Amino acid sequence: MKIELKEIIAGAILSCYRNLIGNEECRIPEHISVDFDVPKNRDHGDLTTNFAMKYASSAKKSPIELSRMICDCVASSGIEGLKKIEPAGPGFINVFLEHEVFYNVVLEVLDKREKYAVSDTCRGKKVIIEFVSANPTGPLTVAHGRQAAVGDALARLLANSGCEVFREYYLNDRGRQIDILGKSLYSKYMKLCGREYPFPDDGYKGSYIDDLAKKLYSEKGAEFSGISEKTVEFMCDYAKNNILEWIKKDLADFSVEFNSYFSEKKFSETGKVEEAIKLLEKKGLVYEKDGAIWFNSRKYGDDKDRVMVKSSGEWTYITPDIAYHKDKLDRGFDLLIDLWGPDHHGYIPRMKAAVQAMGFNAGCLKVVIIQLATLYQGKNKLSMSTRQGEFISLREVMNEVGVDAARYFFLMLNTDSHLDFDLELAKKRSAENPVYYIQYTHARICSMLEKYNEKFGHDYIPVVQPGILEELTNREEKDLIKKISVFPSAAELAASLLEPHRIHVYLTELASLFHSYYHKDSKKFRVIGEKEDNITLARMALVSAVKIIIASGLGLLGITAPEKM
RNA sequence: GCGCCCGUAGCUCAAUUGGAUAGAGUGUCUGGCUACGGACCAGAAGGUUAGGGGUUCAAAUCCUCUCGGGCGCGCCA
Repeated sequence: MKIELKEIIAGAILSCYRNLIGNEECRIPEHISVDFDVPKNRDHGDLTTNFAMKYASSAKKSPIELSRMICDCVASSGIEGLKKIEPAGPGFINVFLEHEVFYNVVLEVLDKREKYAVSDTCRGKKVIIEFVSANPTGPLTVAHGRQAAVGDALARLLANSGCEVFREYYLNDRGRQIDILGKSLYSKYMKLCGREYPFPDDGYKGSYIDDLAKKLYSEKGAEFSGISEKTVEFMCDYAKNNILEWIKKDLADFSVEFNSYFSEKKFSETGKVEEAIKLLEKKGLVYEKDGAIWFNSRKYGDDKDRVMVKSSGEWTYITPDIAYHKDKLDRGFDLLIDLWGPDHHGYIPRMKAAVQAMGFNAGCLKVVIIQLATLYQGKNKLSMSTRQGEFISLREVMNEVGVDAARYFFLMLNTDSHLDFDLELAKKRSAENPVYYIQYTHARICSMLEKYNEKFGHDYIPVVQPGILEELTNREEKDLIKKISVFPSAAELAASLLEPHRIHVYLTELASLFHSYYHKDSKKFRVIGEKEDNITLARMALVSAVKIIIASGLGLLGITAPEKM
């Protein structure tokens, strides 16, 4: 839809409204706006607004009366491209547009191609999105896979809206879990050397620890079979470095690239964590109690205060993380987006409190909770525990169902819905995964382009002479164009709500309209005609536009648009 | 006990953030290419949107209570 026209009509409605009630002693609400929807029912026009119902009371008129008056007024102002504007139902204002308005959509798509939906609503805003951030204590699981897919898609969507986007992985590479990891490896390794080292009570039991031990032994023999603090440190480094390499490889193969891996260990050595504590101290937001240092997070809405420094002198988990968030803001990012698992949702108020306490707006931090992907094998729920070594790795899922299908599966659902991922089903019926429905559309259109070449001896060139598109007179064609025209706002909405699944919903609708059009009565609707006439050229322009939108939409999700399948 | 999320067709999920007749896929049933890709299409059946109450022109959506499910509530990470 030509945005300009939409705004012109909205402007006309507003000025009519003002004129109508201006003379009377009515209160015009401070913020009034005209919001258009695209109605589901085509009898309700091309655009519709609830404006009259929303502001009827302030105009002291009935919604029906107001809608009628506004329609009369706007109709008389002679807007080019506006065919009809009429009141309907309880007070809707329905807008019908001239056909040429729709043809222009096709021209615009063919002209801008994959940039059709690019907007600048977010121009100049620096956004950092932190996601996956799995501890380097084991391979990535399916839960991480969902986060990786969602985070990457969000980054793409925000970039499409004009934001400057930075992807970061917060690497929890120090602390207790790493220590346990190192000792787990140490124990397994010592066994290979024919010696003993106690396996930690809550050690990591996955077979990958055995693999690492074997690898170490084959590389270094019994070189580290002594028992010392230094050796423990070596084991920690060896294990986490190797595991991090696996993680990076998995992510790369999953088409997820990070701008940086932010090492908590290195960060903790910069003194910035102490600085953050001092900053809060200076503001009088920390206090000492029972030998520990507490953050007065209740002041900013948390339900209890939090310990930052234990009586042992160690930091708690949140302390470096608070400093890390300050660091992100200090690096000049306007918006911090964190993707967390549901087990961390209780953590939101304290981090928001910390952001505010350090002098930033709470709105700077947006936390998206990604509900778990629960794995099923048939009807059996698989318990997932990295430490117990019971998990299905992202790698396995990728290998079984393919990257595109796996990513799409993760992105189809609203992130705050649980995802039931039945492995058997996903493996066995991968060809029925909805992603193929979308990709098939693209492949089919590519095939039509090939057919065109075969028939007329040259490629279809999407340069459209004025007037040719007037051949697109069928209702089905208009519906397709209308759907194409809302792609930019669908992308916009998905970005602003941080909900990539909306792209899936949109693409499914578009693909469905296309397939339906394709299968219509073949004499009337055949795209490639006998001759290279205007109808053929017009329809080729239309399906080319569909192809571009499908590829762009899949691109926003980080999924390929194959030419053949 | 308190907090957050969820509850929509047999199953898995949507629903343009409060809009007009709640939609797809899957499963079941019936049809459709000598033509541009049948990984597709057309049609049927399937609903008291967990339940009660409230707010208004309008509620799956907002408020409230009840029931049911998930997850949190540490000087763990």
